Amino acid sequence: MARRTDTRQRMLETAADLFHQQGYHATGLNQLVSAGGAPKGSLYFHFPGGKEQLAAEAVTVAAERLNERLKTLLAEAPDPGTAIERVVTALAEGLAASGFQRGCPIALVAMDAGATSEPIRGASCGGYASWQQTIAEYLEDRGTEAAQAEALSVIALSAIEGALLLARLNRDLAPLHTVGAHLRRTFTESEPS
Amino acid sequence: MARRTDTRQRMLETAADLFHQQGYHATGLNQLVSAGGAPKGSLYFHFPGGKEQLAAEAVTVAAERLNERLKTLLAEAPDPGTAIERVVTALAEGLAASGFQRGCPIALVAMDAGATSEPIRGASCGGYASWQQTIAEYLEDRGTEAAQAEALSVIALSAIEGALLLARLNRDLAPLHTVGAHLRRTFTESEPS
Amino acid sequence: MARRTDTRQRMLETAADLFHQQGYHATGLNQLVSAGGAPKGSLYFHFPGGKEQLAAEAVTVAAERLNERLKTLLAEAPDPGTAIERVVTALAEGLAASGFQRGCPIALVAMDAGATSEPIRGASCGGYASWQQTIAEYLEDRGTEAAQAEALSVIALSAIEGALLLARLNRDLAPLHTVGAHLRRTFTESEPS
Amino acid sequence: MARRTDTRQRMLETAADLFHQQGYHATGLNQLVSAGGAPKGSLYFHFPGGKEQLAAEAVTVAAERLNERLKTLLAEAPDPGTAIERVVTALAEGLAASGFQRGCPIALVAMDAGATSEPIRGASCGGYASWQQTIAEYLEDRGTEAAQAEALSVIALSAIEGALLLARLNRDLAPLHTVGAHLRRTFTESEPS
DNA sequence: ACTATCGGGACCTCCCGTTGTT
DNA sequence: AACAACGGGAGGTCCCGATAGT
Repeated sequence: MARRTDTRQRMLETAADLFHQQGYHATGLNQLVSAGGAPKGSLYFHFPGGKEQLAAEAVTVAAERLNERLKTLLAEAPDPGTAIERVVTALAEGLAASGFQRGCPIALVAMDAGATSEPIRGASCGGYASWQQTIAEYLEDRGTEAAQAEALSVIALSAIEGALLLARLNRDLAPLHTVGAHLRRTFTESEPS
Repeated sequence: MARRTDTRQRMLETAADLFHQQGYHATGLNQLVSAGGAPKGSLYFHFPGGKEQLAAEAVTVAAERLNERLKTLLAEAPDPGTAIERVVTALAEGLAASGFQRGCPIALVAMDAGATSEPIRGASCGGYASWQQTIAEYLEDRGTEAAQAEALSVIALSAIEGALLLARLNRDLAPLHTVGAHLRRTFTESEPS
Repeated sequence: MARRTDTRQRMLETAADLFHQQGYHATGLNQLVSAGGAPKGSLYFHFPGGKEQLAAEAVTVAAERLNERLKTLLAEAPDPGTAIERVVTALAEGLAASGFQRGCPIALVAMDAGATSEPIRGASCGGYASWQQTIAEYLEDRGTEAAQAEALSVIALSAIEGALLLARLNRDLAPLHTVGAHLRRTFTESEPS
Repeated sequence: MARRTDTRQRMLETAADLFHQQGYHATGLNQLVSAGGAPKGSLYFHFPGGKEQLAAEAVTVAAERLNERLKTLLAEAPDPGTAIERVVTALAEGLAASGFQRGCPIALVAMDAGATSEPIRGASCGGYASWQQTIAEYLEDRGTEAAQAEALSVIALSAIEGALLLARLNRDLAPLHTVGAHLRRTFTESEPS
């Protein structure tokens, strides 16, 4: 019975990776099953909802993983400005390391399937919300007022997502660096004295 | 034969609209020709490069259109802070008016085909670059230093793109408003005295 | 699951037959699946290489079948002259029986796809080589010197292929009869005493 | 009015060349018009019967050209054995010179369209008949009995066509050489004393 | 719990022929 | 005579989902 979890998990990993790079419609089921080494028939055993369910769960998994990393990164930083900049730097490194293939782990799927599929839209919204909340809670824990923390986290998330998009497309980290510096400044200035 | 321009143009319009909403891979050629009332056989006459060329040109067209709107919006505003906020507001209105279908006119295509197709990547990069330059030039004309103008335009573009993504996905304009207010503040503060 | 072999085999039979009559480019995949009552979706399961692979394998199958017939025909004949003439006669009968549709089972495919597709060229070359070798070995077994046997087999193969082409086109068996008589004489004369 | 003939002629040349190499179904109309530099619309002015008529006429043209060459080659040879071998050699040189692309100028079209299209079948039959008659008449002129001349010419034509097919496919002139030597012997032996 | 096979539809491409204009 | 533009259909490919058999 342990294998069930294994196969399912492996499929999810593969799916998360491929959707991350190619998006929903550009990723074929055959590619998913061949890349994952898993048999095709098994897919519909573990994911009766088919590709859609697989994508939704993959988004959730990917989002949770990044959320963990976010929490660690924030917790280890000496101050909010440094914290947010380190997050941006880490994402920039990941992007460059993948040859500018892997930007935001869920943005691609969210954009090209989120408008069509409710499960995927739900999972994507949930992912973004979790990241935003992580940042907001970090700021609140450091004394920032709730409304301010919420606004700042939305700004940070938006700017990072946009910069990731631009950097991936241009194959140039510059937008991330610019945005990273800006967010550091913004977070530092709004820190409670 | 004046019709050449007509048909080509009509196809481009339809393509720009559908790619805008659905992205590259989710949009079928059959949908394009039926939606546009265009002759299918002519598609490869006008666009020998097929779907790829059509998408690349549609991206260019859509980018130019938004660029014009951007210029007008900026020129008519009393100050940079108001200018950038009006841009965000206009985009928010467009998004809401389309039932949260139409976000950034090129982001979807850029994301799911930009990594695969060089022509599309080129067109998308060009589009983003033109918008950024429009904003940067606007700031420079108002006395902002070149380096600062460039940085601010990149920040604005990133934040807007990200907020558009989040707003479309969440079906909620809040991120755009938050980002709009933030950009107004940022642009106002960095204005030369 | 015994059906795998069945369906694959059935597809191959149908393909061999249609390619035999119409050649490669004139035979559509739709025709293949409808003529064979085969499931279209399965085609790319059994032949991932598509039409090209299907044609190459069909050529191999058809060549092997004729090779068996060749061997039988040769073995049952009293002398080489009679043997080769019986081969020609058998082919002539097959041609006439099909209403002058089915000439050489692989010539058509070999000619119109062999120059373009390596797999098909390979299969066709292999087929012809097997037939030639069958004749050469038959002659060697009857005491003909190796070099002579090789030359005679090439001559026979060439003349038969050419006569088949002419007979099919003219819808007249005369060329085959003329060539059959000629080959009988040639084979008889070169027999070792 | 002179241009009419020019354009028509040019189209025919191009068509003859492409059909020679690729056959009927593998040659597209677009390829024909682009290779010939002629406008597509004009094709249907000069050849109202479309691709079929074009192919039929191209076959006729190509057949006539080879027939002329055949006559010259035969006339210039000292004896029938040498004559027929020179024909084979000339064809072998042409095949090798084209990188094993161009075998018999009409065989490909004859095989893959001759069974379907009456005009093409007619033109092909006519071409083959003219070549055969040229050889037969040559032999008769040298004193060979009519029936014998006819048989020999059919044998020669068949063997050459078959050898051309094999040589083109194998990318090896050996079959042509073997057949050439055989035909020399056959023609020499049957010469009237 | 897993696999091989099926099934039909939609993908993008490009086909061949025709039309109306110059 | 030439030619741009049209038009619908079929080309081969591959998609996603389902099923029958372990």
